[in-house]
Amino acid sequence: MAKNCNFIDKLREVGLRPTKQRVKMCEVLFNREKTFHFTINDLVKMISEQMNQKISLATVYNTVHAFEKKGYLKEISIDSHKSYFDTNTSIHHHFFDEDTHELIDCDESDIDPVNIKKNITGKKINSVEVLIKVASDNQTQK
Amino acid sequence: MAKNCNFIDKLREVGLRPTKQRVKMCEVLFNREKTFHFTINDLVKMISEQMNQKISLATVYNTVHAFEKKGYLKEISIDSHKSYFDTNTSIHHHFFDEDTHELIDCDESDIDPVNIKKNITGKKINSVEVLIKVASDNQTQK
DNA sequence: AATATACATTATAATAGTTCTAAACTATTG
DNA sequence: CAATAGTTTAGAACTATTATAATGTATATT
Repeated sequence: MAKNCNFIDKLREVGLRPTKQRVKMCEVLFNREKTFHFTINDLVKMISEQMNQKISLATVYNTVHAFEKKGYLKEISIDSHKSYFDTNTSIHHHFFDEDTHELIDCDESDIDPVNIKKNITGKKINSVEVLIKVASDNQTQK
Repeated sequence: MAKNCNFIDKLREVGLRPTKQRVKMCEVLFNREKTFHFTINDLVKMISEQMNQKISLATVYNTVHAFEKKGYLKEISIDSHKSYFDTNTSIHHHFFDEDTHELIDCDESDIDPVNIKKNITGKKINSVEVLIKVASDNQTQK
């Protein structure tokens, strides 16, 4: 599979050893059309289904964090109860569906650029991200 | 103390029994000039310092959640490792200082209104909030 | 290709934050 | 002032995450 070689090279490029587990995780995470959001638990399930061997929970945590540090993944804090990760590592906005707890990327064209007029003195702005909470039209909000 | 009577009435208004603990928490949380942000742990410490009696951790959790449900407090998800709460319950934006992990309210005048051009079909927008991550000017970002 | 070394993976233990439980307590109602 | 419905409490339980220490594996060196 040519794609695996790609992942091996990509891992090497950022200084991560291409172990079986890491390559498998790359396949699961990046070998797809669209970026997506997941929790560690989601990921463990997905990997277990796709691999014949089981993978250790600790490995998934370690590897996700390794990927995050190297810019392959981005952590999203929406819900304080669990960590979401995003394979879209660019600065971008989200819709959060309060009915389904689903996180949806916002197209750049869906929102006008945000204009910050005044910043904290002595600080540099690293990111500006918008979270739009939505819910069913007929339902009362939480 | 006249202010306590206020809190007793306010608790009653929303259907919460004005117990000793709840009134004390109101004093700690709302008897101040400016709104502020806290974690449950912060709050337990503050209450323990101000009361001669100790308060149960479970009570603080219960009461914070009761207050949240009644619109006295608002939960803020910035850091997936702990829950922050805000005594400013309006929809508003935040600066998050990545150096100190401090959460700072953004004045309405500091930011232009955010314009959402396209929403998820069949959903209603409940809130639009901006998070501006800042860090020391000279420091590299995480 | 065999070997040494540094890094990874694993199962499990430990920790931190939060929620649950059930008994004791207290504010409210009649 | 007794009944009752809701509250507080300590501690157990639970969940997500991180640490540990032994085993395994990728890589560089021979």
